[in-house]
Amino acid sequence: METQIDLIFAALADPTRRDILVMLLEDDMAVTDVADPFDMSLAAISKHLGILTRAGLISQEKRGRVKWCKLEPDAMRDASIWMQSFGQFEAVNLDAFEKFLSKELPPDQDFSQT
Amino acid sequence: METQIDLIFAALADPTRRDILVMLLEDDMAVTDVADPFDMSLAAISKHLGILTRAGLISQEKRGRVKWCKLEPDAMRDASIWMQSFGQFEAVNLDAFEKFLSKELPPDQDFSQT
DNA sequence: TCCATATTTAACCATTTGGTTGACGATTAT
DNA sequence: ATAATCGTCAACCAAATGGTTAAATATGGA
Repeated sequence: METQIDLIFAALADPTRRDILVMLLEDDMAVTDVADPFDMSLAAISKHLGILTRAGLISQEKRGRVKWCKLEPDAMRDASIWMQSFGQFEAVNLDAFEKFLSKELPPDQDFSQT
Repeated sequence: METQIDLIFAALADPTRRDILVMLLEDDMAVTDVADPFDMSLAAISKHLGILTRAGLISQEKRGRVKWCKLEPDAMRDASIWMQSFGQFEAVNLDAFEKFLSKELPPDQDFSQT
C-alpha cells in the first residue's frame, strides 16, 4: 500500500514539481501556463501535475477547456507533522517560530485568536 | 544535478527508511540490528542505509567489525525549511506549535532558554 | 461548420529503484 | 588456525520514473 505520506514525499523529491508548487504559491494557474517556463513537453508537465494531485498537494478544476491548478497546502502539513515527530526537531521549530513571530507580528499582539 | 534536498525527500519517501529513522531516534544501532525487525535481506537494508547516508539523514561509523548508524537530524531541517518557505504554512505551524506547547510543557514554563 | 486551443492518453524508451542471492573481505572468538 | 559474525559488492530482476512523440478528446471562437 502506498500511503499518502509516501506520495507526498515522493512528489516533493522532484525539483520540477517543487518549482511548480512555488509557482502556484503566487496564484492558481492553467496547465499550459504552468508548463510555459519549463523546457519540457506539455505532456510531461501534465504527468507531474497528476502526481502532485494524487499526493493531494494541488487540486485541479476544469472550467471550460482550461484546467486550473490550485495549491493545497494542508497536504504538506502531513509531511511536516511526520518530521515534527522527531523530538530534536521541536527546538528548531521553536527557533523558526520565534523568528517568524518577531518578523511578522507586532511585538505585543495576542496571536491566540488569529 | 541531484541536490541535497532532492535526496532528502526521496529518502523520506520510502516507509522502510522512515521506520529506520524512527528506530534511530531511540539510539544508535548496528546495521544488523537495524535490519532485524524487517522482513527483508540484510543487503537490502544496507542499501537503504546508504541512501539515508547520502541524503545526510544518518551517519555511519565503523568501530571494529560493527558499523554504527546515527541519526543526523540537521539534514531534515533543510527539508523542513523548504516547506516553511510556503507562506500559508506558518499559520499551520502556529496551530501545531500551540498544541505542542499545551501538551508537552508545564503551563507556566519559560521555554526561551531550552 | 471549421479551425484553433487546452489537455490527456497511448506507446515507447532509458534509467532508477527496491528487492533478491551468492560470493567476498574484514574482524572477532574459540 | 579455524570458524563465526558483520557488512558490502556484484549480478540479476521486475516494476516504477521521467521523459519523448503522435494521436485523441473536449471546448471555444470565427
